[in-house]
Order: sequence, then structure tokens, then C-alpha cells
Amino acid sequence: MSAGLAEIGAEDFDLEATLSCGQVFHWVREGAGWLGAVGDAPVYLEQSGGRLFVSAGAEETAARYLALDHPLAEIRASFPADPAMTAAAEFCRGLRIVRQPAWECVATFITSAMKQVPHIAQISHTLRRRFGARLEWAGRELFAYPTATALARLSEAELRECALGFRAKNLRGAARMIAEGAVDLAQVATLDDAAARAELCRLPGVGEKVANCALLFGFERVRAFPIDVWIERVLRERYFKRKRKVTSPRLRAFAAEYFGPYGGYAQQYLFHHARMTWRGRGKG
DNA sequence: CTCCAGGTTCCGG
DNA sequence: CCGGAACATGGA
Repeated sequence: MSAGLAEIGAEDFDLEATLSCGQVFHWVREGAGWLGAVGDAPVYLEQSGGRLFVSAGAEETAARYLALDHPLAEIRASFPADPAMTAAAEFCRGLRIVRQPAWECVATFITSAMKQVPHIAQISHTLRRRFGARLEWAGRELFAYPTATALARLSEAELRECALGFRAKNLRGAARMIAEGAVDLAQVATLDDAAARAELCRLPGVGEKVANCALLFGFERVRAFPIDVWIERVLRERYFKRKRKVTSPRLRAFAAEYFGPYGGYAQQYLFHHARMTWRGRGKG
């Protein structure tokens, strides 16, 4: 950590919440801050006393990745003013939806199915260490997420050795489709939300939920509202209490309309707040 | 030992 | 459109 740090402006920002809220899984605590890769660039981040310090040379990369340009006050103001949302928004002040590279975001969420957050992180690190480009910062070693081409070359057995379980086949299948050009993520980025979601769902292991995570965290679609087991619980408990037989399509339709243009932010705040406060489970 | 985790897919009413 | 089951692995 003797390497040079540069300070960048970061109002209304909470680094800890942003990196540990379950939207991205590979950042590790290093000294007083965090070390991780933004694409194939090693980046160190440290926040103290409301000031944000970044490894020298990574200022632009970090500012963009951390979405420091997102209008957080405006985003908070757009939320519905119900008790659950208000509590979550207050709890998550400064939490930003980061801009992740598309492929690593899609791939990571393919491996997230039926896994707890710490397990997803573990899988990400194993894949990076074994098949990703080696990076270095201040004598520390870290790894970029493996490219689709790199993963497409592997056998399902090699991937299963990374504790992927049944997700190995999906990750490999998706990597192959990307590598072959059957699905073009750069082109997906040009489509509207619905068309982009449909295109992503062509990848094996990508359904409604994973596609929405990819749209939200990897394609800047801040309206995308992923519904996982946590969010479903929150919606049923806080918004449909005492209602019988609320079907999934009903929940989807409600969420898509009710939470507004920044629904993805609302979703992540509700998710993080629920995980950190419900029955002492926190600590992602 | 049992239960469940940021799901997807397939199969039978 | 619906509910159920299979699918791997690890931590509580």
C-alpha cells in the first residue's frame, strides 16, 4: 500500500456498502481498503472520513465503475414513500449500482443459482485464479475474470473442479455461445430492456432473474428488478401481507410498475437491507 | 442429519 | 399458467 493513491470526489457514496451488498463478489479487504479488478485493471480503493482514495492511474476507471455520476438524491426521491422502501433507502445511503463488465457479470450470475453470496465469491475467485489473467498491484497478486473464449475451451469436468456443480454445464455453454458469436453482448447493449432480456435468456442458465441481474449490474439498466428468494420474501411480507395466492407474474408486474424508473436501485436497497437485518443473518 | 442458498429447466395437470 | 422435482455443493 505504499504505492501512490489519488483522491477523487465522491459525495453521497458508501464504498463498503457498494462492494459488499451482493452485486459484485470479488473485492477483498486489503489494509484499510479494498483490492479488486475492474475488467483487467487492478484497482485499490479506500474510503476514510468521507474521502475516497484510488490507486494512482485508476481515477477515471474507478469513478466510472463505481457510478459516482449516478444522481443518487434524484434516485432516492423517485422511490415510493412506503415504510419498507423508506427504511431500506435510509439504510443504504451512498450505495451505488456499479458498472460491471458485461461478460463477467453474466457469467458470475450464471454461477450464482442456488448459492449463498460467500459461495458465489468463492467460485469467482477460483475461476479467476485458475483461468484468468494474472494482475498485480503493490506486490499483491489478483486475477481478472476469465474471458468467454478461455472458459469455452474448458471441459465441463475442469469447471466442475471449481465447485460449480450443475452450473458448470451452463457456464460452459454460455461461454461457447459468446465465443462463437451466437450471442453478442455488445449488440445486446444496443437493445431495449425487453429485447436485451430476451437475448440474454438464450444463454443456458440464464432465466428471468439472472437476466435481470445482468441487465442491472452489467448493462446499466437501472430499471431492471431481479426477483430472487429474498426479494420475493420482502414483497410478500411488506407489500402483499394477508393476500392469498399472489402469483409470480403478479409480483413481477407489481414491481416493474410500482418502484419506478430506478426500480433496480430500489430492488438492491431492499435486498441489502433485508439481508443485513433479518434474523441476524447479515455479513455477506 | 436436516435445511436452504441472489434459479433454471423440464414435465405433468 | 401452475406446482413439483432434479440439479451440486457447502455452511449453519
